[in-house]
Amino acid sequence: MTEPDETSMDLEITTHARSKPETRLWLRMLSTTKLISTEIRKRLRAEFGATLPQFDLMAQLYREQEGLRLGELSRRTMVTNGNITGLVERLEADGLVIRETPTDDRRVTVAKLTEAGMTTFSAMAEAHEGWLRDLMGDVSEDMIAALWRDIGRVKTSAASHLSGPAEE
Amino acid sequence: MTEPDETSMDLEITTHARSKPETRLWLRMLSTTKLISTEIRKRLRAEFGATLPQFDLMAQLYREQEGLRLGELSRRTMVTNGNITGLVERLEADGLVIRETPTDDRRVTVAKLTEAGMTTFSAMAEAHEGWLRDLMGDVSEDMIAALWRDIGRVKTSAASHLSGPAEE
DNA sequence: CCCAATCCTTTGACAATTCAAATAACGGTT
DNA sequence: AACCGTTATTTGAATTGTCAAAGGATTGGG
Repeated sequence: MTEPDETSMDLEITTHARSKPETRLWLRMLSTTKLISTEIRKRLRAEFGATLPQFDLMAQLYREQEGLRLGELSRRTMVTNGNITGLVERLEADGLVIRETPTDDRRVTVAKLTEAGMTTFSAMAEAHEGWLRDLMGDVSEDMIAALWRDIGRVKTSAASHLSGPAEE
Repeated sequence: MTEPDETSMDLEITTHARSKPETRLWLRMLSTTKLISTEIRKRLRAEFGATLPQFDLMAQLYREQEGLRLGELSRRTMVTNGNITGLVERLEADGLVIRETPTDDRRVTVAKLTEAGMTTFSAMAEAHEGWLRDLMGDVSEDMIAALWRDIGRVKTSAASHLSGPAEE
């Protein structure tokens, strides 16, 4: 066997319901996002030969066609700095991204999509959108809207209770 | 800087609202779970020197004190087979888990928690539950229950639209 | 003008991840 | 008992991930 059997995974405590509601919700969020991202990763790979982090990174660059500094990319993708370096290197090797250093601040590296990168990304983005509609096909529009709203609350709550610094 | 700035990440398309509702929801789910799991990983590391996958794996073993076969662990944790091997190896090196091969089927490896593993895990689990209550502190109980229910719908929908085999 | 903070990126060590291919053991059929 | 298909785990190559430390470049204060 080459991968976990998605239908019977049990991150969630199905047999014992003894966890607290927050924990129960968390386990369900985790298993759901894992399920969906595994599927999307699989399709991205099969149809475009791309990885999910590459797709995420390109999505950010597509929205800022003049390019982004690597640190900015790191922030937006929630990927650590060190990781961005290699990610961009590989995309550059594939001809989808170029790196350049502006003359006025030579500490900086700006990454931007090439023409090929833009073309490739827009095809991927369209497919991606369709996959999600497919995967969420049995969920009503109302429920999707409600989830979007309520998950926003969770995110806000979590963001304001982080241990690290970075709040003001 | 050593990590992304959690408060200003932008996996979500905050500026353009042009994405379809399913995509919008997906991006929000992703950024929220990433935000929370980064925080939990950080705390696990700081307070227990453990990683998140290790915690997940131990959680499964804690629920089945007689131990689990590696393939079963793979299914439950949604971690690929190849990955389980190394994960268990490292936990065994730390004395938290032992591996044994039953005599009646020597293809099989069963992993189970050691005494130390059980003690360690229960401390981690308790802390983990508290962290989640903390992080979700601003979300009402009703909303948590509703989210749990509705995310269940999303999960069921996604599970029944997977491309791979594994359905019947 | 220089020195010391500060900012941005890269590097290095290691863990987690996937996938595919290899290895090993079982089980039934002949 | 030798073979075959199946099942269980490991291995190997490549990517992604974190973290900490190091590197280079800029800026501001003395």
